Amino acid sequence: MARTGRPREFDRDEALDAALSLFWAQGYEPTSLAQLKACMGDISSASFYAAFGSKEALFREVVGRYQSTYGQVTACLTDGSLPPRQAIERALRRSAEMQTNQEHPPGCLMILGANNCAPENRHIDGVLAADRMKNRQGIRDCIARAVASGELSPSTDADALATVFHTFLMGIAFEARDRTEPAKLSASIDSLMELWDRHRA
Amino acid sequence: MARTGRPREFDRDEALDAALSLFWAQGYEPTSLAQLKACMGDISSASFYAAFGSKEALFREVVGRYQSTYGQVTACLTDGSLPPRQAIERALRRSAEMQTNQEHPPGCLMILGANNCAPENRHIDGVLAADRMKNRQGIRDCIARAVASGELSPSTDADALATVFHTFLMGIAFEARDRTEPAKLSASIDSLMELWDRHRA
DNA sequence: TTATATATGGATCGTTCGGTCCATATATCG
DNA sequence: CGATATATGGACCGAACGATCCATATATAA
Repeated sequence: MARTGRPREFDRDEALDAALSLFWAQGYEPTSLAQLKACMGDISSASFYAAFGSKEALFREVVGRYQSTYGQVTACLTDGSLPPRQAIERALRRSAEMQTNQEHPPGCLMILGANNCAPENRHIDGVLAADRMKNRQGIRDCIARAVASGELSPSTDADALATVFHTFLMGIAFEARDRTEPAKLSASIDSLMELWDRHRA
Repeated sequence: MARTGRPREFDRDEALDAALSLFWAQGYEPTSLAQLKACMGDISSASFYAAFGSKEALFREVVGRYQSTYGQVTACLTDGSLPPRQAIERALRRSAEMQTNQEHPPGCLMILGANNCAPENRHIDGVLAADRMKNRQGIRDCIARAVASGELSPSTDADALATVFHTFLMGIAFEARDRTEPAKLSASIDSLMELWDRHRA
């Protein structure tokens, strides 16, 4: 049984993707309803609110979409079947490649999306922060696994090493936005991964 | 010969510092004139514009003040009299300490200050980006010096290593904002600096 | 004292902000 | 055919935005 009522005249998914790009490029707060409605196919206020509820609700939906697509570049961190070193290296490489891909805005929505916020919008960063903490924990778990398995020396400061990788991962977002070439980032990941090898048992 | 006219009733320097804190905490765009005037001592619009010209002019002045104070933590990168390794380590340590200091907002104004911007304010990030590039170049020069002096192996990929340190330096800003403990950052710097030693000749 | 220069409080400007409302259009269901 | 449900264009809302203006206050200079 099909849905009753007048059908929507725009593609909701396409509109969501357009909003994703705009939020990605500008962040939450500076992105205005007028810009959103324009890039979503010149839809009216009524259509916008009927379909998405509010700017904040749209952003949350955008974040969910980002996480289930672009954000998957770090999913390897929680894939226990992957060797820990490979999981971390892959997360770094895929993040760098994804964030410098010219087909979408540079950088990472989870890191840059709600960075500058007035007090009343501070909570918007909450869902993004949760995502960042998941990555941090994923890196930590990888290192803990490697120490437990004997791959890394028992004297390894797992927390410190995890912070190195995670801080670097966050830095990638800004490098990407500052248009650092992908090749440079890739070479720097080569270099950083030597740190892992230095801690081998 | 003293200045003519009615004297200003607030301290311009104190007001500038207050504005610095607010911009640092919230970034350029989400910080409103109303907030600024309030934190600068409940000054009026007339007083604000007479003293500072515009929101953008104030921000530029704030950036200059930041650079000549807090921003000096990376000045060691361009101090040729410092051993290169020490210059980089010091820049990282001082940045981490400064950015996690509880006496002012967390993170780095140069990195986070104009991160989310609508198209018409995109240029605001220009002066900040120039500062970031100076740091990047400073790190590069340190490494080039170390290779030239024979401290680091001639086979060192200076560009890659410089990108590692710079990306990590940028990441510190996010870590600080996400309230990563200073001790963790410090330990991670210990760890990262081992990468330098690995490249010794 | 008078002229000049600057600062102040406070009203006000036009614009944009996120969001609501309503009459109308267009679909399905009975 | 209604009856019902949803979408649309577009007017409109109050609030906040950055910025300007003006009459008045208060300093120095002549």
